[in-house]
Amino acid sequence: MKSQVTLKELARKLGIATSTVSRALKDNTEISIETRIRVKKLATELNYEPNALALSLRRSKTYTIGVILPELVHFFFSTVISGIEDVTFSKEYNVILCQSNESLEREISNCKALFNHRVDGIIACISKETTNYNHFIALQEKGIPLVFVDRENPVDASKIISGDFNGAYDATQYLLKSGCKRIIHLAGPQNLVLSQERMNGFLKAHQEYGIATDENQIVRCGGGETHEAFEIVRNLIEKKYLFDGIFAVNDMAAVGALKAVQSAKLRVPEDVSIIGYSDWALCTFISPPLTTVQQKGYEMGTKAAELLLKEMHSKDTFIEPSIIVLPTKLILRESTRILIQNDY
Amino acid sequence: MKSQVTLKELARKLGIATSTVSRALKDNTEISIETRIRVKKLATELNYEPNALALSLRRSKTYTIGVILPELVHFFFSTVISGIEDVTFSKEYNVILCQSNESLEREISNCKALFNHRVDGIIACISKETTNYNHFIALQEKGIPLVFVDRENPVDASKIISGDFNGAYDATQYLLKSGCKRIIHLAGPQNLVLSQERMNGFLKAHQEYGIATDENQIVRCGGGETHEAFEIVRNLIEKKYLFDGIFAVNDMAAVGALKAVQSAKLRVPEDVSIIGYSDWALCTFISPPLTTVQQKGYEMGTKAAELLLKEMHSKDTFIEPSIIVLPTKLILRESTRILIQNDY
DNA sequence: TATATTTACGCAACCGATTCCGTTTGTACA
DNA sequence: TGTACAAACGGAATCGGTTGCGTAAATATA
Repeated sequence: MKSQVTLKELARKLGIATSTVSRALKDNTEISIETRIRVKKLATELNYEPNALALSLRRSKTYTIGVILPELVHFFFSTVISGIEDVTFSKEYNVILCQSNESLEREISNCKALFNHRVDGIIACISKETTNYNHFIALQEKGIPLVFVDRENPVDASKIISGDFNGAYDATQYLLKSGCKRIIHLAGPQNLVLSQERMNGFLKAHQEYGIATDENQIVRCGGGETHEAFEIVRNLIEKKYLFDGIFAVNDMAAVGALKAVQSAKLRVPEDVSIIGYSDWALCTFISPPLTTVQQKGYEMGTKAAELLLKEMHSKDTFIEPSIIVLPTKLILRESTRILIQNDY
Repeated sequence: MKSQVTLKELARKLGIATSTVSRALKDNTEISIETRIRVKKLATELNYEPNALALSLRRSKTYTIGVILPELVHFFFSTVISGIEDVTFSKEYNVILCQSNESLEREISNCKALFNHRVDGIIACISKETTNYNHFIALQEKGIPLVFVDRENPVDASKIISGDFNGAYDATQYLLKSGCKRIIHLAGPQNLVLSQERMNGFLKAHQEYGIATDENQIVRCGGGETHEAFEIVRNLIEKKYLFDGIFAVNDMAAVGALKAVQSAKLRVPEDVSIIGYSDWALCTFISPPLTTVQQKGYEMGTKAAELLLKEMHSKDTFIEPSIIVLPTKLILRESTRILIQNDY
């Protein structure tokens, strides 16, 4: 690193005090116009840029927020971070981004690093491994505003969650309304709240429709990967277990199910309707295009950032946590039958 | 923010000097064992964590690197950042991540913010808009090590680039070897070097094979989106413009081409072979699965981070920039005919 | 002309750590 | 008993800024 251009440097070159330089640069009227001009001229000449570290230390405020997400390679999370960035950028905040890689150990390490950097606030989504929340509670105790996104958890903090229950409810309701008599739910890992919520929405829709369900309609689908769903659905078909609709916990599983159904010479959606969850890009590339539940990752990011900034700027020491449930949207494509929409 | 636990705080509580506390925490032998134990005990009790800002200011080193990428929502870039993070995390470096959103203005702003935070080094991929490089040159002049990834540019700095030329060459060669007589290239925006390189690789393969090409084989495909490619290829077919192979500038365009070919009742790969570029997830979801050129984003990230760290730790003031070209890999799937592989 | 007020700037403390140089106290040696 | 030396710790400068307060010189007012 070459010698930095500092206030002291400017002051020395001009033969005045650093405090004068500092004030001159901010157009303080206590400094004469001539001096201000001289200072600014030299500052631009030498390309002076204030040291953000020194500023942060002095102000005890970094204008930086920390973000901890499981994995950026997932489209959903990358839209969340885009939302966060767009809000913070416009407010002149910086973002330090950490990936936990779904590892609790790394998540704890991330929390520590962000605290050590004295970020003004943190937005986090817990990893799949996280069952202990002490590292987040420790942050709160140190007075750092905290907002969670997407995955629910028991920490008493503000949260922006996606309406998994409602999304699943809507999807299932659509299947029922469009004539499905027996729907299979490919369920996700039960330690994730979102899996439970989507299952509950599935059950609730049946209940409200007065249609009984039995446990055979809920099929655990491991991690919800394509190949897992493929095997499971092919198995069901081979065993002559009948169904005319599938609601999958995510799009990957839905694609696996779709392939299994097609490989058994059944038609989609004529014989079996299929709905996924998340609206990943792949939905429009497969044939037929997949009906799915859209989660608004970008909105989740913007809302989380706005909420965090609000809490950071609040004068109150105690803030009542807010829980915001973002609505989902059913995206109708060709893997489901058309429903004449009157009340939908 | 509640009152922070600082060295001064510890010193006050113990009735000793801050310098003693500082030394005790690092097991300096000039401090008596008893004092060291007392200090450490209180530090863990109060959950003391050193202020990274103060440390950075003191040391003139932040243990932080800055990363500027166009858009994280693209799978490729999200793998790049994963590679960077995995390397830096293991070396106890932090990452400040910025998205330029393909905007030059935002890229300039990002550079400034990263400099103001006095990051120890920067990894960047230029935006599509970038034609002026002064903001990067300014960073270099301030002595900040800089490594570029993916997109080529004229700045005299280290770069990790993907072998677009070779990737395109390999893909085209495969098409020719597997019997294609007339191949169309769906070309990308010509202001991007990668588009030019992929086109040049396409041409070079023909040349080495002794097969003449004419300008009608190169079809500009706008931004390389699916719908653009679809329209273009459908148009070619309607005009009875014959071809039996397509090499697309990216997977999106390849998918559009594939759909157009299929909608014209032509078979893939029997009538037309198709190869894309990037190996996005969608390649395996479409039917038939798409042969494509794999770019190693993760490796690009790790290599860039390793190179940057090496340059950061170098004692020399001047470092000869290194240009690393990462090999690509042709991933054979079912959108191309099978080639008996003897020399390939 | 003496006093009050304004103008324009400098001094020094502060943010939270590190580290170079003392200084005090105790012990060893002659 | 006087000197040398080590052990154990404190003081103060430093990193690069901001800011409250003090003050000299210039101007205004009585």
